[in-house]
Amino acid sequence: MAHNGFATRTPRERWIEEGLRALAAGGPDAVRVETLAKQLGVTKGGFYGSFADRDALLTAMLDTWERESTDEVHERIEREGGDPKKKIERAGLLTFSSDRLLPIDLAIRDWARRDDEVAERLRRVDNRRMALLREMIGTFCSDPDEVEARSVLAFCLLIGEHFLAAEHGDRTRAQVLARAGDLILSRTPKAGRPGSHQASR
Amino acid sequence: MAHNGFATRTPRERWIEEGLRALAAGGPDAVRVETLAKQLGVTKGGFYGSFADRDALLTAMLDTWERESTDEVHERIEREGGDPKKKIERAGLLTFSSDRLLPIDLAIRDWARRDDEVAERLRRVDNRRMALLREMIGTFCSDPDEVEARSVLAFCLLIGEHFLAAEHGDRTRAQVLARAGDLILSRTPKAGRPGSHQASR
DNA sequence: CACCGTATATACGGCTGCGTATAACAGCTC
DNA sequence: GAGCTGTTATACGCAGCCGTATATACGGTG
Repeated sequence: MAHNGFATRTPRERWIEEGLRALAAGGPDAVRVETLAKQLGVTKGGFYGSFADRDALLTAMLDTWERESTDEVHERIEREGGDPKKKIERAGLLTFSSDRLLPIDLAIRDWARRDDEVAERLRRVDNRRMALLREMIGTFCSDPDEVEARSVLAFCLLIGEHFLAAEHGDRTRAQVLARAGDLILSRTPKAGRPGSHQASR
Repeated sequence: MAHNGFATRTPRERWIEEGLRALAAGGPDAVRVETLAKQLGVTKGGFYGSFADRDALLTAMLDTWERESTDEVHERIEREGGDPKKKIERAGLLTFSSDRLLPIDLAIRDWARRDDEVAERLRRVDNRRMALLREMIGTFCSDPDEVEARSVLAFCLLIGEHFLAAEHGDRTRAQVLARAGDLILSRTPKAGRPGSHQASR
């Protein structure tokens, strides 16, 4: 169909990339077509050749993020082996310590609280991550309820840490996190004693 | 002093209240003078009688939030007694389950990642909350490092839960949270076995 | 009820941002 | 290098929002 020897000067991916950068730095409201154009050293002229409108860019950004956050990370985790604890740490490192993906992830989490479509995407991504955590933790913990609880604790620690402003006196944040990780990811002699966790009904 | 028998039709507090509502619903970018005016059924005319500019409103909003989030909650916690675990639960309920304060808190946490002044305020609030957690957890756990770790875990659980979109199969989120709370807030037979938590130095 | 002072409505200028229309431009083909 | 084709620059209209200036409505007071 029609020989085409053209190269878009600023292809779709560039806009998406710059859009994600803006999202990470300032949230969805900071993703402005004209601002991105300025960042890229062009005008918005070509933008509407690649995208119907601003909303189409946001959707494409989410597509890119969703793909990168699931398949790629999963693939790398499985490719390189290691014991369960190492795998969890690596999964955490890949998604939650990546200078690139982490701030995007955090921005999307806040965004998801206000946008159902974003929430739906985050749900898919988080479910895959939770599955990974359950699998890992299941290797040293047999009670499924406790596996779930520990998985949520681990996940919340990885996420919540970045929304936590508190200080820790002499200790560094990293030290406290390491200790907290030990508490969650180590087999305890006996499971936490039965408490009020059995919500009635 | 001039005799003054006037009542501002839309006093400062109304703007702040409506501003906090907008912040909770759409983040700082959603706090627009003209939008708030429309919500209040007035025009922005009177706004600049109470505030120098939009930024002054944002500052006043943060002042209100900071006061409500610390003193008032603290006061209520101490007034009504209870055992440590109950106190923690009550603290969590007051700040993290309040339909009013919770969404504001979450919005401010995201905001703090991009604004140093906001981060500074959040740091003050979080430090007070952490002090509360340490105190409570210290009543049943003697190792200070572990107290810190458990406190951070509890805090991250309370916060991170709201940024987590994952599902839990048959279980409800509340059930999983209850179990996770038990793990953190129950004395374990032996402390988590020594792991790699002793970051050097 | 006229008068005063204040709070608010209204009108304005300036800026930013979206989306469209049109014109200039670059690469490829012949 | 003329012609084609798709990309980008430029210019435009429109809307939202900030902050200011001016006019109006309103509650007390004498």
